[in-house]
Amino acid sequence: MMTGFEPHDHVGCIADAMSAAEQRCASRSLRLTAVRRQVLEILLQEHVALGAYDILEHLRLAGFNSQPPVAYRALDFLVTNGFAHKVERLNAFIACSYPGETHSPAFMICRNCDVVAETRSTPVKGSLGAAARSVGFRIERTVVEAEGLCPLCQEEAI
Amino acid sequence: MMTGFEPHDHVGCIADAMSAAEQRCASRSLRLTAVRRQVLEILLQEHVALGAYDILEHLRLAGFNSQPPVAYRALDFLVTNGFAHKVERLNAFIACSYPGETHSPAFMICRNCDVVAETRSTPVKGSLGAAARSVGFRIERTVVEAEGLCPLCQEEAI
DNA sequence: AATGTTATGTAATAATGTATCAACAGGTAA
DNA sequence: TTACCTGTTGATACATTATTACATAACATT
Repeated sequence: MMTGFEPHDHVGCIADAMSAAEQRCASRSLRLTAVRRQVLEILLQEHVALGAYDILEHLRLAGFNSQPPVAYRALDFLVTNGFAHKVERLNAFIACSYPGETHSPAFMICRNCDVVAETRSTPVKGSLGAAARSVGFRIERTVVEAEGLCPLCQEEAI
Repeated sequence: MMTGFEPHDHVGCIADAMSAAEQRCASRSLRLTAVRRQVLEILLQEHVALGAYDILEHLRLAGFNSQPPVAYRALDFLVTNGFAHKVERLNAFIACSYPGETHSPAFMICRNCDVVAETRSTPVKGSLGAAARSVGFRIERTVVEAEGLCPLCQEEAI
């Protein structure tokens, strides 16, 4: 199991993330309900980008007999409150690797094995930000995603 | 009618783009068939991001009785050969504003009026490129999209 | 308890995207 | 010319992703 392209202590990472989420919800009086908690756990468990219907399957395995809107609403809650992101390129969702820190996420997506690694980006500082300023566009949110080959798949490709 | 957020000579811009496309296809022995030409014209005409099914409607108005795969194939051809881009955030397509110049496109998307402006970006030079190098990820393609308010919609919002 | 607000359950359907295969047109080589 | 190869199109069906609509339930405040 990996975060990004590096192995790590996954069980601990889930536990940490869940308790951090609980605290953050408590302090902001957000309701981390059963479905939302379960979806976040699923995302943390899998640690890859999951489609809404993947989530639904996992929810059913966990005893929830849920229809599509349930997954989309839970995902919307998690995304809105910074616990997860949507990877637009994949129409899929992934747990945030930097929860609690306000940031513009950027993703590296391996086209071969579908692993997704998150990093923080500063798109407003670069050429995009300059272009936006020059035409008077006010940036509210950015999607930055790189598609390519992860280190492991580069080796295989040789 | 606008390119990006600026008004311009639209009829001339379409004519130029079409003849440029014809030349480019000829010189690379790509076949700019009837459907492909029509789709490119539609994208240039509208000059906003169009979904595949919007394209299909336009195709039908133009006398093509086309099914979804026709639109997707034509769009795929145009994207692959640099005549159009996919805007991932919108699951939609737009004519390229810099055809002929190899580039990483970036888009500014107004969340109010849906206008899309293209600019060139250099994502590999910024924080994303640095992150990729540090973990050994090989970037092949980037998606850079900013969502926000265009100049006109900012005024309206006052 | 009454009320307003937020969250969930459920069915149906819309919107987006693919797989498959037969038919056809254009080149190319025997 | 004929035969063949390749790429493109036409058409049907299907798969995936996302939303609408409406009813119900849970929670918070008074």
